[in-house]
Amino acid sequence: MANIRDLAKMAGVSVTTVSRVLNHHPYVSEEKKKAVLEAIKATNYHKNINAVHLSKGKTKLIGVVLPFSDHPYFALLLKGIAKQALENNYKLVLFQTDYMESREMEALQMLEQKQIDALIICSRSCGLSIIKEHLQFGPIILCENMKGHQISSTFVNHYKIFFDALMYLYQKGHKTIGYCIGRKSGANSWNRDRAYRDFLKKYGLPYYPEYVFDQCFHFEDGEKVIDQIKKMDKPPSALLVTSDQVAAGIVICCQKHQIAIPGEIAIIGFDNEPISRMMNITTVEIPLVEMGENLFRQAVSGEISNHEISVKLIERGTV
Amino acid sequence: MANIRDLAKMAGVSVTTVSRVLNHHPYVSEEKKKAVLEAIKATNYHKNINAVHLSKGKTKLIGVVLPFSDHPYFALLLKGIAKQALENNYKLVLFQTDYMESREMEALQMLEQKQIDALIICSRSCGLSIIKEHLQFGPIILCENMKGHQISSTFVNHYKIFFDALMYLYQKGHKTIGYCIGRKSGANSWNRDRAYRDFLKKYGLPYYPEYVFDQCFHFEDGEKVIDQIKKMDKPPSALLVTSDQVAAGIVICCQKHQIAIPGEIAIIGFDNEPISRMMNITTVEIPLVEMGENLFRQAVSGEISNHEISVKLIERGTV
DNA sequence: TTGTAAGCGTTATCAA
DNA sequence: TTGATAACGCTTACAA
Repeated sequence: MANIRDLAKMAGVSVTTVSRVLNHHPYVSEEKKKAVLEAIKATNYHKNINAVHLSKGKTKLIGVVLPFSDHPYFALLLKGIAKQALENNYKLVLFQTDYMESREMEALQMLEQKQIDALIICSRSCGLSIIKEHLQFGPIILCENMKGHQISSTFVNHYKIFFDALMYLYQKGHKTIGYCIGRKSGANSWNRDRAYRDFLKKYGLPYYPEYVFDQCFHFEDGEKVIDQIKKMDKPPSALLVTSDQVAAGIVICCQKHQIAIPGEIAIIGFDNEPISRMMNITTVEIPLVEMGENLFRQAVSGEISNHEISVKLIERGTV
Repeated sequence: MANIRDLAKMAGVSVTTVSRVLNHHPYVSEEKKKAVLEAIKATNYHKNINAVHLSKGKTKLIGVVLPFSDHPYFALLLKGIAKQALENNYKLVLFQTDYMESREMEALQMLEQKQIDALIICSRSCGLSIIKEHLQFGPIILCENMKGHQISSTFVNHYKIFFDALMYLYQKGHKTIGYCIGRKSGANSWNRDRAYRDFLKKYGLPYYPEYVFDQCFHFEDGEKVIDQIKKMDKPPSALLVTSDQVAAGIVICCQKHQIAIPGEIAIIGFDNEPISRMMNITTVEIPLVEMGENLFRQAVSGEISNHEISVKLIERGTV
């Protein structure tokens, strides 16, 4: 396989000139340029990008950490990131963690080893101190409010969203409200639970642990939720569901079991995915693609910034 | 940032010895090893993996081309690939093409430039000749039958699956059968259409172009299908739907419009995703995760092989 | 406008 | 067991 030196020899020029042609630098005579181009054709030459990386100390590769890609929330975030990556001529390295810290560490390690220029962590499992230790190796962007931490982030105010949604339900007359969430730990989940408890406190309502359903990620998880609710003596009259997928699953399940929506139970989904429009589910719109695009921009900018994204309640038929 | 030479100096050994320690080679005295390890600690040393790549000519990176990651079919394929990648200490570089050939070319270019060791193409847009031209740069694995082409592949027999499913419907008394598909072009789509036409011919049934619904990718696309069917004078009595997502969307839509399933229209989905079990949809199970795992194995093996995966019809309530 | 030569940080070969 | 030293293939001062 030919390299830049072979080309130089063939074209009767120096390697520098070849490099200039390769990188579209000015100050190359048409004549020599032509000779180089011909040599490239003749040898079927292809740059060894690893040599470029080594020489430049950059890879044009951005790492993306997410628990799973087969969930619309993360898939849409990824879509936004990928869109910007394409426009800016970057490639993405994917780390599917299944929330395993060890896999997150692998991504951080790639940053250490300079295989990626920056790292976007869509959902964090490891401690903040570990993140901070790795900032010396390159930008790390998170999806939670990092103001005052010297870490970049794009985020929505989960506390406020949750609180507002609960208030909305309360105003509609709901006093026994539960919620469904993916994992219980994690910064965003913690904020939502805080909002939930503050809301209950504000109106002197009791906290029932069984009103909080975790491990709700996919459509089919809606089934578990309804199964549990059916067993309850005093089921909640409304549910905040942090994923439209799960909300849709719940709606389907309620149809199956003849549970009236919103009559017997009201539902608010999250994200405003197409499925929620189709099934007429009231939802909180989160512009995930836009968030993803912003995450990418922060990853390449190098400067630390914190960007809050605003959301919108979309009133449909399930409340 | 310290490099291997600095370590050598600090530890009072040669760079070779440092390299040996770094790579767990034998033939290093405990004493020197300790000295090197101490230098590593002291300097917070981290390997520059790009130098390794350049030196070795390999990156332990596998490229994965897919049209979109926010579709269960590809997400599950990706899951299988990612699983094996993790076990074998490879990382994945993702190429979301949206079926754009230009983006597929970028992936092939990365193979040329040695940034990835192999490429898995889950759904191909470019011509076969382009693939063949790039085989010289590394293994390329496809998801369609490539027997006799000197290209590795893992695939299911879409022709047979389609034909068998049509036969099954026919035996249940259906004579006017349509089908829903993602894109009309593409090798697998072509095989399915061939099966469809052969089936019609076998029983002397007419081909109605309006019975073929394309651009059916997501849940919400089921709506379009039903909208069109409702307008038909002579709607099909059964539908083969190449994605459980779309099948589920169709089922939901039929409920909304009071269309009886399977009474007025029978449905067979594809993939056996959780949603199909939950909604009791008859479906063709395709072991996508297993397929993904096999794709990865072929990518790293270097040998050319063609692996057909078998499928199973799961009878539920929509036929 | 062109070229020389010094990096970039490893690994691999070979001799000691 | 150890160490010089030559790759690996490109970019980039610097000099001309």
